[in-house]
Amino acid sequence: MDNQDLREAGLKVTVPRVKILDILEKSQARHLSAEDIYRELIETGKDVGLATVYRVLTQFEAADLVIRHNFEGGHSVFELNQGEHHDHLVCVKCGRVEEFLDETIEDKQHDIATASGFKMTSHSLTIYGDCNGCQV
Amino acid sequence: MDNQDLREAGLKVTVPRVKILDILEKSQARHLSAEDIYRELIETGKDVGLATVYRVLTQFEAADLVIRHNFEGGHSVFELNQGEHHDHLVCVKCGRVEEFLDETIEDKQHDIATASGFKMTSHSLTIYGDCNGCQV
DNA sequence: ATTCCAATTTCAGATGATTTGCATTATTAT
DNA sequence: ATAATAATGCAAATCATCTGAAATTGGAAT
Repeated sequence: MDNQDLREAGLKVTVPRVKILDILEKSQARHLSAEDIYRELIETGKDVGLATVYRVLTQFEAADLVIRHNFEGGHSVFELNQGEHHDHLVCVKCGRVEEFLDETIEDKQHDIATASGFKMTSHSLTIYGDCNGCQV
Repeated sequence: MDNQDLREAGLKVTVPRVKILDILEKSQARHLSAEDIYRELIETGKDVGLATVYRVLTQFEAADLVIRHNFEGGHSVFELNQGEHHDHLVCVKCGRVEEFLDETIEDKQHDIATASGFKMTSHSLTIYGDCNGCQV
């Protein structure tokens, strides 16, 4: 994920865009909100506006560089699009996010869409629960 | 779904609550946003505030009378809880919503949660695509 | 039927997340 | 280097949703 990817997406190589890509890449939490990214930018001394973060993320989403998820609780989170699709397990207590992929489910979904006359374009499967560390 | 259901949920039987239940029941679109319901109330001459609609829906959700869904696009939709759980197919063109249930997927989800140490509390599976009438 | 009190509604104003308008600044093809 | 154009920053606007507080209502007891 580098400047070339930006050019190929038809986006100019600018400081905010490069820095945001970098944050998405380096962060150990793969799923970040716009606010998370904004905070990170400020902390590293980059003077980037929150509006720009949103604009850039929306462009990145349109360019398929990142994927936006709407988990429960009102705000979106973004993750780098690294090709391999996966679904999510979200802890309702601490917000921790884990990923998983199940071929059986993936296949079934296509079957279901087809059976209902839908041409499936995407899907979102999120399992909510209490994670390991949050169970009483 | 009637006044008795409200009483059993520990909620007083009031005009707004009865009317909102009624709208959820009668509407042919089973999935309505708070705004949809508010508009319907106004049209039928009921003078109910939007804040009340939100409060009532939140109480209904807590009482398991309705289920809240967070589809893509920022706002929530509500549907009457009629017992049988199901997932959704949403047309990205016209917004049409269909329901489905697949036992294989349901079972798999529990397995996945357990395997990751999660105690699953809920899940949301939505398939997005172009429905029958919206395909070119 | 009347009264009383807690539950409920209302309205307005507060939120939080996200978006927009516009003047300013940076990027890139020339 | 320069010009043309796209991108940014800031502030102000939106959108969905929630809250506070005063006024109203429902329903149990009279």
